[in-house]
Amino acid sequence: MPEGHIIRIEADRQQRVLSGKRVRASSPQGRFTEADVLDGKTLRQVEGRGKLLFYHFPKDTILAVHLGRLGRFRLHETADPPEPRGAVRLRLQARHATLDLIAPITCKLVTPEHRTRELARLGPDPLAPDFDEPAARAWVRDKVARSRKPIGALLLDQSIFTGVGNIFRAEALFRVGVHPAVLAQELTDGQFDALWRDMLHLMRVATDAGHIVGVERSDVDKPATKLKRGERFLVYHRDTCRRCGSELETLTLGGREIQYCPEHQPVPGRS
DNA sequence: ATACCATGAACAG
DNA sequence: TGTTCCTGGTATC
Repeated sequence: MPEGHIIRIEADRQQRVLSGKRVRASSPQGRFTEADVLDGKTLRQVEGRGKLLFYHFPKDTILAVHLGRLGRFRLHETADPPEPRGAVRLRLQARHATLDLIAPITCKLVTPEHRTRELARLGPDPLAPDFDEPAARAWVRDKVARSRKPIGALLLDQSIFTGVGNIFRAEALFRVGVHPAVLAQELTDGQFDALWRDMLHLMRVATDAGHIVGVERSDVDKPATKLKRGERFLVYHRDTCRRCGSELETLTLGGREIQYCPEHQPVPGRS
């Protein structure tokens, strides 16, 4: 489910609804055995960064959550939540809202030092409240210029492009016309500039919309809000190019498949 | 670089 | 019932 926009949306919403509230903590599924440590404590802050979430409780008690590939939340904004449905790893229940966490790859208590180390592994998160765009841009530009990896692989590296996932990667590279196998260090300033700006744009749009939207108004005949999931993308998981009809090609980079258009994204070394 | 693995639910047929 | 799914850690050459 999640790239960085989902984490931003969830962190903000949960912070709004649950922070400052005393919570009952339980693991209806039973696999989070430390729920009792949190039970009865006040949730001070929900912190989201990249694809990580930290839940701060008093006395340096910190819950770390990573949704992984399958994880999701259900937030019931009611005083009378439904019975847990399915494999609810953790339920945090406040007086007027209840949060269910399902299928996270990580859900564990950590020390402040652990949190600090985890955060230190991340680059600047474009969706974080304290994002410093000029500084981040210069820092990432430098990393990209020094990397010998293909840009398609680098875009999934959370220590550089924090919060970017497989859809953002495919859509942004198509939108700026860069072949995913182009070596990062060979990107021109113009290409980096376009990619950087478009990635920020896509991430912000996704955060506002609640899902990633790769198409522009000119690509579709319906309002973006009416698009089904499969209609929102220009290349991700598609067979043909939305703009020229070409057969899309698929490459595995950074351990994941990416579709690209051979017409719009020229092979490196050719033009 | 690449394979394998762990986390469940939603949706199509 | 089968298939897909917006991840990343660990293990292996």
